[in-house]
Amino acid sequence: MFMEQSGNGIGFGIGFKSMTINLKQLSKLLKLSPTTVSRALADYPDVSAKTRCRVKQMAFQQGYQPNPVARRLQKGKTETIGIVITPEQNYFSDTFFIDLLSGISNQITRAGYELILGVASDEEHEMQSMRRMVEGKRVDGMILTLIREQDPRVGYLLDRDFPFVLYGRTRETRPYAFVDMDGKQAFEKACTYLAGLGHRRIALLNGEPGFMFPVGCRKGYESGLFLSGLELDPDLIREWKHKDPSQSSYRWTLELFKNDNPPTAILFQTEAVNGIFKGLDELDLQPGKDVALIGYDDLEIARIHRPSLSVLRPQAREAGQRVVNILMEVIKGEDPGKFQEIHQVEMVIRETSLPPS
Amino acid sequence: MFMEQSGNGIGFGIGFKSMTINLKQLSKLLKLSPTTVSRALADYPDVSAKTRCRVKQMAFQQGYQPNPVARRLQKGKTETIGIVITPEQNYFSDTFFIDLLSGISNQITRAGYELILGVASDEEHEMQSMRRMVEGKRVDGMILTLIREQDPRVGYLLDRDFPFVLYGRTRETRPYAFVDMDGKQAFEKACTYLAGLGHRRIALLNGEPGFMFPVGCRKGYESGLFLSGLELDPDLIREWKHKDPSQSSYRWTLELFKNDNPPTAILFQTEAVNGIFKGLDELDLQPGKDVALIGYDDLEIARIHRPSLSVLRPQAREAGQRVVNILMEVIKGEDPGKFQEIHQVEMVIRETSLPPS
DNA sequence: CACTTTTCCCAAAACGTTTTGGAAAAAGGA
DNA sequence: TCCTTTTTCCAAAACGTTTTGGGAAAAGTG
Repeated sequence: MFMEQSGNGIGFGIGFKSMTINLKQLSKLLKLSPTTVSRALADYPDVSAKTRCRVKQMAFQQGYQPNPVARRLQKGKTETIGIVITPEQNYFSDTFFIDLLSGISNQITRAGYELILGVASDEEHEMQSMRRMVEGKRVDGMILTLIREQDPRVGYLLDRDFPFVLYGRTRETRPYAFVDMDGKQAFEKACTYLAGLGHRRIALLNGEPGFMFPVGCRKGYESGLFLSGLELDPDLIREWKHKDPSQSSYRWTLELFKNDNPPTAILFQTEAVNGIFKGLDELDLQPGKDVALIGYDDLEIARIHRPSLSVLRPQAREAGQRVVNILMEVIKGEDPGKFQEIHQVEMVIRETSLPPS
Repeated sequence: MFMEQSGNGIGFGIGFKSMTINLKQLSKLLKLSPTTVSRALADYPDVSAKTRCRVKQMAFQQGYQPNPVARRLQKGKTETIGIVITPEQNYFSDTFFIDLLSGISNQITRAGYELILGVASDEEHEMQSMRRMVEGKRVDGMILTLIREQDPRVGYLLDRDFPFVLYGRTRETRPYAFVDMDGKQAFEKACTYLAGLGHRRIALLNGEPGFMFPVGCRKGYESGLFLSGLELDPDLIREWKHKDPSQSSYRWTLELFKNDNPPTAILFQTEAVNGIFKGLDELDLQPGKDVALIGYDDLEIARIHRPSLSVLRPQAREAGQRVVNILMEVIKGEDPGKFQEIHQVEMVIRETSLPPS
C-alpha cells in the first residue's frame, strides 16, 4: 500500500513534528468520504451513530483538528474579533483593563474565535488600525473601549453596518450596542454616602473632558449633591489629563485646598490617586483622616495603601464577557439596539471614608 | 451587459456598505484574467508595465484588498503571531509591558501579520492557550514573555520545532532565539555606581525566584559588589512575590532595616517601589536622602515621585520590534540559534541616588 | 522568410474545509 | 413482490486567493 499526498506518516507515534493530519487523510484512513467525516464531526443527523462514533474516535486518536483557515474561507467568516488599544492614555495602568481584557479573551476563546490586538499610539493610528481590520476583512466584529463623547469610530462602523460593541457610551442618535458601567449611579452613591457621614464640601476630581465616562461621573456627583441638599460649587470640580494623571491631579489637589472653604472629601478615578496622595502629603493632610476619599476602580494601590482606599468597584471581567456575548449576537444579525446594558457598580468601604473631623 | 455573481454594484459610489470587491470581479472589470491581476498587484515581472499600472489604478479606485483568509489558505500560512499573557502575575502593571507590546504590534502590522492575544489566569491555562494556537494551526509563531528558569513552554515548542522567540531567557541546552535585557550588566552598573558614591551596605530586593530575570539581576549585583571590593551579605538580599509586589516588598523593607548594620542603598525592580516607599515611610527614612534607591524599569511612578527615582531603563519598544523581526526570520526557516540578543540597559540618574549621608 | 527568443497573458490546479443536491441501500408498507 | 420512505453515504461545487505550466503574439536574428 502506497501513500499518496505528502506522505503523512499515518501516526506511527514517532516524534511530535507535524502531527498535522487533514480531512482528506483522515477520511482515507476511515475509508469514508471527506463529506461524511466532516458531517460526522459536526454531528449532522444524516450519518449513522456507529460511523459517527468511529469517526470521532479516529479523529481524536489522530489528533485531527480542522484547519481554521480553510473553514473560515468556506464559511465566509474570519472567526475573529478585533480590539485596538492606545497606551498613550495610560488606560490600562492597572488591573481594571486587564480584567476587562481577560473577560473578553476567555469568552472569545470559548466561542472558538480569536482576539486580534492592535496597539495604536494616537487617535489617528487607532482609526487606521481599525480600518485595516474592518476593510481588510480581518475581523467579524470590533470591540471599542475608552469612548469619547464624539467618537468617529462609532460613526464609521455604523455607516458601513459593521458589527461592534462599545464598552462605554457615546453621543450618537442611531442605535448601537454597548455595555457600560453606571458611573452616574456610582458617583451618586458615593456622594450621598459621604454627605450622609456629614461631609458638606465634597470635591470631584474628574477624568478628562472629551471622554464619555466623566460625563456620567459628573452627573452622578451633581445628583448626589442635590439629593443630599448640598449646593454645587464649581470651585470643587477639577479635571485631570489622561496623559499624565498623577501630575495633573497633584496640581489640582493643591489648587482645591487653596480654597477659602476647602473640601473635606474628594471623589475621583483611582488612576489619579498618586497625585492626590502627593498633594495631600505636601499639604500635611492625612488621607482618610483629614480628607475622605473614594476612588473609582479598585486598583492594587487602593488595597495596598494604608489607610486603604474606599472605592467604587466595577466588575470589569463580567462586563468583558457580556461585551463578547453581545457582539456574537450582533454578528449573527441581531439588532444592536436591543443590547444596551448598564451595569451596577458596587461600593467598597475601606478606611478613607470617615466622617469629617 | 449583465452582471453575473452576486451583483456587486460596480462602485457607483452610493453608500459604504459592502464595498468589498474580489479578485474575480476586479479582473472582469479590467477584462483580464484573475491570474494577471494577481500577478500585476504582486509586481511580477511577467506583466507589462502598462497593464500593471492599469491594474493597480483600478484596484485602488475600487478599494480592492485581497481577502486575507483566502491568501492564507493558498499560501499555507496563517500570517499570525500568538502571545499569551498572564495577568495574575501583575506583569504589565505599567508602561513597560505596554511598550513591549506596542513594539511587537507595530512591527507585526508592518509585516502584514496579525497579533492574536490569549489571556490566561495561570500557568496551566497559559499552556493550554498556547497549545490551542499551535496545534490548532492558528499561528505561524509564538512570542513568549515572563520566562521561568524551567519553562515548559520552551521545551514544548522546541520538541515540535515550532517557531518562537523569547523575550528573556531560560535554562535550556538546545539553541533557541531570544531577545533579553542585560539585567546582569544593569545591576552591576547600578551597584558599582552606588559603591562609587561611597555606599558600603547595598541591598537587593529581587524579583521572585523561579523566574529567569532575577537570576541575572543577582549576578550583576554580586559582580558589582565584587568589582567594588564589597562583601556579599546574604542578609541584604530579599525576594518579593509577583502576585503581590507591594505587600511583600513592604515587609522585606522593614525586615532589611531590622539589621544591626542596615543598608544605605537598595536595588530593586520598580514594580516593588510602592512597598518600599511605604516601608521607608514607616521607618521615618526619606527615600533618596537616608536611603539611596535605584529601580529597574522606568515606570510612571518613578518620574512622578518626589524625589524622582533613579532607574535602569530597558528599551522595551525596541526589544519588541526585534523580537518580531527575529521571529519572522525563524518562520522563514532560519536557524533560531543565530538570534540571541542581549540588549544594553541605560541608567537614568535622578534624585534617589545620592552619596550616603 | 524561417527560426529563436522574449514579452505578455491565461486556464487550471491547489490550499482544506463545508454545503448542496443527489443516489444507493435498507427498511417499511401494501 | 413492488412501491414508498427512511437511512446513510458521497461526488462535486464553492469559498478567494496564488502558483504552475504553458501558449500565443511580438520582437529579434540569420
